[in-house]
Amino acid sequence: MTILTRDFFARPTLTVARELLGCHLVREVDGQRLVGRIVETEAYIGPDDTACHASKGRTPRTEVMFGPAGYTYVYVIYGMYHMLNLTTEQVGFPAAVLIRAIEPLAGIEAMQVRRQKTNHSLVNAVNLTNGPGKLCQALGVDKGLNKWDIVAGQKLWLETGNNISNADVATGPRIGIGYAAPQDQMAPWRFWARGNRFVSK
DNA sequence: ACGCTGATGAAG
DNA sequence: TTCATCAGCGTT
Repeated sequence: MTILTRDFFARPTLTVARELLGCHLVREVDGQRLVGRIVETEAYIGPDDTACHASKGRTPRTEVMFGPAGYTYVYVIYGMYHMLNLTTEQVGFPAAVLIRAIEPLAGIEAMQVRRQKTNHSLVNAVNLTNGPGKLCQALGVDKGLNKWDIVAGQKLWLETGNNISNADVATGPRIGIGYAAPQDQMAPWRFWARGNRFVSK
């Protein structure tokens, strides 16, 4: 396995979102290694994409998206859940890929413990990481990991996995962006592994 | 179908 | 300083 470099992320966001499918998301925490295969992503692309937080301008929250590619953008939604995004493109062009679902590969019991802390009951493997908030719970990703350099190979990084062929990649509109302009709601900027049971509901 | 929950940023 | 808004989840 090879760690993905900054060059990988410093490309058009749709390309990065597509090619992240099949890659391994690796989290090292409390001496354990948690690994999941990315099966669902969404692209948020620049100042003209009204679904992208950065379209409102540069704020303390969105600042990291304006910087170099290969950093995390982690924020809280609905007061309780964290979202993990990876910055893309060039400095000054704000964009990122949201990781929406992963297929757990290693450290599943540790993921279950972390999910159980908030969920209060045992979570089966399918429901462990099949959503952007769920996977952050399972991997212990919170705002402490915001603006984290993901190409340094510490705490959180990405590795090449088994590529997913074009025939097995599906695309469609992004989830939960009803506030965005109609054309942005319609844009097919969500990518997922067709038929994979770990894709979000 | 609904309630939970608090960070965020814009308005005042 | 209030206020509306929200890239979701879990239970009903």
